[in-house]
Parts: sequence; C-alpha cells; structure tokens
Amino acid sequence: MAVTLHEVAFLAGVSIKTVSNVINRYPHIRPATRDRVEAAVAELGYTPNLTARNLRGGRSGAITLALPDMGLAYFAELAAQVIEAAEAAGMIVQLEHTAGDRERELELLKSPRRRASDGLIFSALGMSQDDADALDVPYPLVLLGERIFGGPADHVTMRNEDAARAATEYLIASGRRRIAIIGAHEGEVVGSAGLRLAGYRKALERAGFAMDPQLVGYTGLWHRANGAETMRALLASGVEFDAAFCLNDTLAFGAMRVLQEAGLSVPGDVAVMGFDDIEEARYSIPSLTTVHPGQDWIARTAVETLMGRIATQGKGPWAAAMTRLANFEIVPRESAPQH
Amino acid sequence: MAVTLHEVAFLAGVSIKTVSNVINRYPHIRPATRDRVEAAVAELGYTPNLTARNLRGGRSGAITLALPDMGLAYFAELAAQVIEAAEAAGMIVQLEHTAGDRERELELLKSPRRRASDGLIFSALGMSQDDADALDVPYPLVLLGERIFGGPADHVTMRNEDAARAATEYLIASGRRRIAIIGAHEGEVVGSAGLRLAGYRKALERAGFAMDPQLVGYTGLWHRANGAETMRALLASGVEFDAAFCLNDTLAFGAMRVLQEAGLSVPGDVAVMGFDDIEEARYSIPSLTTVHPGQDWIARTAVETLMGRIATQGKGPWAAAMTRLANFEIVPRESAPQH
DNA sequence: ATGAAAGCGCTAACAT
DNA sequence: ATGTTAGCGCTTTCAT
Repeated sequence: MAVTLHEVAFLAGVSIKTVSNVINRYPHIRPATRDRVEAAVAELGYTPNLTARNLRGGRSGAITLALPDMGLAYFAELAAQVIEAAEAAGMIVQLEHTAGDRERELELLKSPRRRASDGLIFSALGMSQDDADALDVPYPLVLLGERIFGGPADHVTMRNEDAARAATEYLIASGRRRIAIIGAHEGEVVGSAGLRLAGYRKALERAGFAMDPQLVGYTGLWHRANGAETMRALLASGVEFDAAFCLNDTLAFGAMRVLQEAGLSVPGDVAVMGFDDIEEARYSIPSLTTVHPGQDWIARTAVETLMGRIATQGKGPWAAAMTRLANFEIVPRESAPQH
Repeated sequence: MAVTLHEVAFLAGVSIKTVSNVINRYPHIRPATRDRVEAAVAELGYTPNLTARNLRGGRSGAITLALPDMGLAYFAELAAQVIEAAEAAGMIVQLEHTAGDRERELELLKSPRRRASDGLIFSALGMSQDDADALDVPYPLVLLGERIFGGPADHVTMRNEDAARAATEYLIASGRRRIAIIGAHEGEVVGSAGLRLAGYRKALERAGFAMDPQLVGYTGLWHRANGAETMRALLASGVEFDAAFCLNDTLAFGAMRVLQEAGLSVPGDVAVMGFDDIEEARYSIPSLTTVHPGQDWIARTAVETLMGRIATQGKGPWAAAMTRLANFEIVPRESAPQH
C-alpha cells in the first residue's frame, strides 16, 4: 500500500494535522518540526493521495475534452492546444472519442464520469439543434462546433458564414468566375457545412453571379478520400470551373491530388481554397490558401471560459450562457494566389 | 451540492446499503424495494460520486498517456488508438504533453498525479539510457519509444533496426545504388534515429556498398521543415543520389517537396522511402512508400499490458519486466515502386 | 504551534 | 433481504 499521512506523522512523532500543514505550506510551523516532517516524508517517499484530496475538496483537477476523433488533424491540433491551455491552468485533460455519433454524444453528457471531472469541453458533431436540451447539464460545460446554437451552455466557436463568404470573395477578387464548392451537406442549415455554404452563396449573390447547382459537390464526410471522389465526379461531369472552395483543408488535399493527376495545374487551371489552416496546409504542394478560423484562440478561450464557470460554481447566481466568436483570417498561399 | 446515497435512501425509506445494492446490481433485493429505490434515484437524478468510489476502491478507472506532442501526426494517431483500446477496456485516458523534454519527463514520472490514475503509458523522448532508474516507479508503467532499453518497466515497441534494414534493402532491390538517409542524429546509438541508421548501415554492408558520409543527412527534429532543409543541403552539396530513406514520413514529405521544387521527379530521379505509415502517406503526391511499424498493435498491446499489470498489482510476486515487439511491413507505394 | 476529531460519499464486512 | 458501521486518506474547524 501507499504511504499515508498517518505513517509520516507516526515517524515524525507529530499529528497528521502537522504533516498536512507542512505539505500544504501552512506558514506557522516551528522550523524543527518542519524539518522532522520533511525528513519523514523523504524517508517514506510519501506522495499525497489526490483521490482523497479530491473527495474532500469536491474538485478533481481534471477537465474532459470530448471530440469526434483524434485521428483527424483538425481535432488533434485542437486537442494539443486545449492540453497546453489546461496545463497552464494547472488542469489535466481527459480525452473521450465520440466518433461524431449522436447516441454516444448524448450518453457522454449524462455519464457519471462527467461528475468525476470538473467540467467538459464538448465538440458536438452528431447532435442537432433538437438536442439542445441535453446540454442543460449540472456541471460546467463549454460547447464547441456548430451543430447547436442558443443552447443553455457557453459556446466558443468560429464565424463560419462570414469566413466562407470572405474566402469566396477572395477567389472572386482574384479573377475566378466559376467557383465550385466541395463538402456541402444535403439540406443542412446549421452545422459547419450549412453555414459555410451559406457564406459562399452570399458572396456569389453580392458579386452578381448565379449559383450553379452543378458546381456544388456534396459529400458526407470531410476526409481526403471524399475530396478526391467529389473532385473526380466534378471533372467527369464536364462542368467548367476555375476554382474550388473546399469546406476543409483535408478535402482540399484530396481534391488537389485528383486535379494534378488529371493533368490540371493548381492554381493555373483551378485555384483551390481550403478551410481550417491545419499545419499541413503550409507544406503541401502547392501550399494551400485557406481560412485560419482561429482554433488556437478557440482552444484557449474554451479553457478560460470553463475555468471561469468552475471557479464561480455555486457562488452567486448563474451567469447567462454566452457565445464567443473567434476572428478569422484568409491565409494566401500558392494554391490560390491573390491575383 | 450533488445528490448522495443518503438522500436517495431517505426518500426511498431504506438504508444506504440497500441503495448501494441496487446501484451495484446486487441480485437479492425484493422487487418492491428495488422499484422504490429506482424511483428515488430517478426523481433526484442521482449519479454516483466516482471520486468517493475510487477512494474506497483504490482505483480511478483512468490511465495516463504521456506523449511529446499531440500536434505531431504520429503521436496523434497513436493517441487515437490508445484511446480506442482503453475505452474498450472501460478506462478513460488522461493526456499529458512532455514536449520531449527530459526534465518534464522525469517530473511527470514522479508527480503525485500519477498515483491518481491507475497506470501510465509513457512515450519517452528526452530521457536517455542513464535515466532508466527513473522508470522504477511504484505504479504500473508501460514504456513506448526507443530511448531506454532493459529498464525496469514493461516495454512495447517496434523493430527499428530490422525495419530500417528491410527498407534499405527494398530500395537496393529496386535498383537504387546511392541511397541518402535523412534524419540521422549525430552520435546517437539507441533512439529511433540511431537504430534506424544502424539498420541502414547493415543493409549497405550486406549489399557490399560503401557507406558515403556525404549521403547522411543529420537533423535534430523530424518535422517537415527539417526534411526540406536537409534535402536542400543535399542537393546544394552536389553529391549524387538516386534514393532517400527518410527516418519518418514527415521528413519525407518535406524532402519530396524540395525535390519536386528542384524539378526532380519522384520516383523517376529519386525514390523516397518513409517510416511510420501515417495516414497522410496514402494521400500525398506521390503517395509514400514507407515502413508500417505496427503502431496499431503497439497501442493495443500497451493498453493490454498495462491492464494486466493493474489487475495483478499486489497479487503474488511481481512478474519480470517484458519487452514486446511489433511486426513491421514495407508498404510499397508510388514514391518508391518495387522495381 | 500543534492536536483531536468530524466528515467528504462510497463499499463491504458483519450483523440481524 | 436489509441495516449498521468502519474505514479509504485527506482537509478543516475547533480546541489547547
């Protein structure tokens, strides 16, 4: 068994309170006593039992981060940033996979394990607006993602529609006229796909371009293979286009690969715009022009918001849920030069 | 405050033991009693306090995974696989970043937080063989990585040297004669770099090729930028080569980019071999021939080994530390065709 | 400056 | 079949 306060106290010839005082840096201790206690701690190799401390204190020092899948670069980078921010706040991060599955997401929100961590940062993907009530949970919760708005929990997210509009306008400003979009979801209104499609639409309208349904590529998932497949279908259809706005970077890499295989030049024949600004975008060939949606800010802000909720829990009235939006930026690179 | 067993017991008019019995599916309970308890649980929205349960049971249901950095694709994929395997075993994963820093690694091994999780899967990068003693810790530990061998902890890893030799032999068999290596670490003997370099050497020796020091590209880190930089230096040096064995996939992507920028064809002028088989290797242009070192097996086996140690902790004598090695495989793709 | 003792919420002997 | 009770190891009043 592990060493306890009692054993240290016995060896040092003091009470456990005194040992506890030393451990917790209580200032008023006679130096001689402190020395004896510290010697005993060292001799026995005592380390405090955090579970007991947590039980007593009602805090665990851990927060949970629930993501669809760490295997996806976007989420892996988000996780890395959340871990850094949490560590700076003295918290440890527990990671859960949801696979973007609605049932698993709902399950996770209700699991007793939630109460064993101090709060949850939750990137919802499978749930929809109808499930907003499930976010009314009895523990601190910060929502990421774009499936649910106006719910009962704090929400930290990006300006999807504005950013997509800016991205499309960027392509228009660089002289492109037939802009395909890759990654749309049939019938979706909220959700990243729906919002980004809406931004694309608005930009076209503003510029006075008609929206050609033939230029809208639908795909369920946003993996490389989906981008490749959609681009292949687009090429096979014979429709003309001089740019492709891909709703995330990974789709863009798949699409670029197919364009190059088909002997088309990027950006000569087709300009490609991504979304997310994952690290790989800087290193692909050609490097990818994309939207930097502020994930780093989102990660930091999510942790900060959650820590605020944890700190004020039980103290005074519950502040209303707030939504915080990251600023975005278009990052010009080779796949879609400025003009 | 949260609802406790006492409150449920009071509402149901039974003792806490009975409530506990219902919660824990103890079979011998009168149906009427069970119903009343379940009604009370539902009415109050009771969920068990896992911290208290952990304190009582001496287990937390969490394991810790310590990695250099989740932002790196290799580690992100490893983390995803460990999380899946842990979840299947009913465990949750706590993630810690070490940044590959020796001090942080040593710190982490001693941290009281370790005792709050049931065990540690530790991918060491900054520590070296001299630090092996630090692995003699009073909790279940499984080591990953290649910095330390023969230590006091179980070790799950890959056949670096054999795999690197096989990769080099593959290039030789496909007709390459001047094979550069990218990612070597000056003076390293153990460590992935040292072992893989040794494998490369052995393959050349066997084939009767002299090893040309000009073909050895040293680089501290294994990021894309390092691969690019090293390849640039290699090209600038004017030394002739018809293949490059990159000690990880990320280096290979950087190197391929520079080759293509320089107007050289991959694999026409230079064949490129990677190591790791990260997901991107399937989708790069050209797709990357690489070594699949069995990370998926490593992740599953690490969790399984750790769970075994956790289960047998305190029961009977401590089994000797064991090393388990994954099988590797060369995955032929476009960057280095078979012949 | 230090000690005694209560109790965080739960499980499991040990009653009954 | 159900109740009583003693801890798990710690922090924290309240004494002294």
